[in-house]
Amino acid sequence: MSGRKGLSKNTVVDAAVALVEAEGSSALSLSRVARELGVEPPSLYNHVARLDTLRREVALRAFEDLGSTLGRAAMGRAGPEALRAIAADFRNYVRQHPGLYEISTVARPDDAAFQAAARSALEPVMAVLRIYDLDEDDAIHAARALRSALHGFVSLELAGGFGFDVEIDASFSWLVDHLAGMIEQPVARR
Amino acid sequence: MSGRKGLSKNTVVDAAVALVEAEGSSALSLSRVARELGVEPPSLYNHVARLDTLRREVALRAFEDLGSTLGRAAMGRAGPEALRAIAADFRNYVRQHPGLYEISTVARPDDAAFQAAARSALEPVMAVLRIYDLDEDDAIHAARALRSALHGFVSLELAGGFGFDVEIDASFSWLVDHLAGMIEQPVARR
DNA sequence: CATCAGAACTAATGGCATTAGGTTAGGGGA
DNA sequence: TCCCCTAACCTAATGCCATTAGTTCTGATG
Repeated sequence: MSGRKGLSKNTVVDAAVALVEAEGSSALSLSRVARELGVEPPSLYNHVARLDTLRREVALRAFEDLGSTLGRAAMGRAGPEALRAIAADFRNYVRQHPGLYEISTVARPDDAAFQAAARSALEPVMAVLRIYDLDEDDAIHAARALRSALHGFVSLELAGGFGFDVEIDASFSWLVDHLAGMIEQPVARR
Repeated sequence: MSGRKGLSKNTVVDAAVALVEAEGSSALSLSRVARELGVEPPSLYNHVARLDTLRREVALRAFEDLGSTLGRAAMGRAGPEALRAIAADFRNYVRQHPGLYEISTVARPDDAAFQAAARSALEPVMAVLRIYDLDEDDAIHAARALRSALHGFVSLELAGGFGFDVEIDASFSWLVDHLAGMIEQPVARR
């Protein structure tokens, strides 16, 4: 009655990614993925350990995806121009893949590999900073500030936290321009 | 066999808040709250419409709580000093109530009352900005930038996104100081 | 004291994750 | 070519959860 379906970890993750893209991160369940693949839910355990590891796999895909997007944006640019290009592409990515971004932001405190993947997705952002020739501490602080501001902005936007005003594009430009200025300011006043 | 337990919407929300504080936002379930209150799960439907509305109530509590915390921090201060105090208390609040903060950040796109509550919690932050006497557009942009940076920072910190370095306090100070500088810079270079 | 709203109950449904254990297909070795 | 054994799939079962329907009983109100 069954017949091999030829699934693999990759096929399963593919289906999960597609589901998240189409219906958001909360739609991801083993039952749902199984249904999509024409298989009974327990069969998936041959390919993923449990639901949470599938979520993790999906998040890792998101990091890869985001990382290569940002890498492309950085190519051939430097300084504030590169920063603006990367920031814009980051925001666009999140708006085009809200489910993937959301699932990649769930807290995974002691998962070092996951953290590393997250960091590597943002490597292009960090690369831009290196050009500014900051001292080591400032570089770390600036990197965190940049990540914070960009992540915070897109998260709030995604959550509808800015209301439905039209000005949001302008606010983002303002933010990015001021971030660029901020980085060049080695010492804060006071 | 039963006896009135004298529950009310408030008691239920109280129990939910306590649960979230103790075990995080993912521990919140009607079953769990019912158990805590010595009641069967369906009884809760006399006081809350469904699980999601309970989550919403808990989030609203978090906003009130955060708002009054920030209000206290702002009292008697102005300018960069007020900003630093508010930012510090904001971060402390989130670190002391991670579950509450987390549950208050789930997206509720078309819930206007919820958005309003969120905004009003951040009213003290906005008040600080008014002192800087920015023109209207700049004020909006600066407010959003401030919210983004602070929210982004604490979210990433909560998610373990900064690794376990000790430097995080310094990074936060750096961020806040530079934000203060950024606000005073009415026009971005370039 | 009688009534009635509503607070709590039990019973039931259906979705979900997950485990245990059985069956069979199909690739690798003889 | 045939066999065999691994692993991919299955069914059955457990236990958690949210939610609805319908029932009971209590305590405040007249």
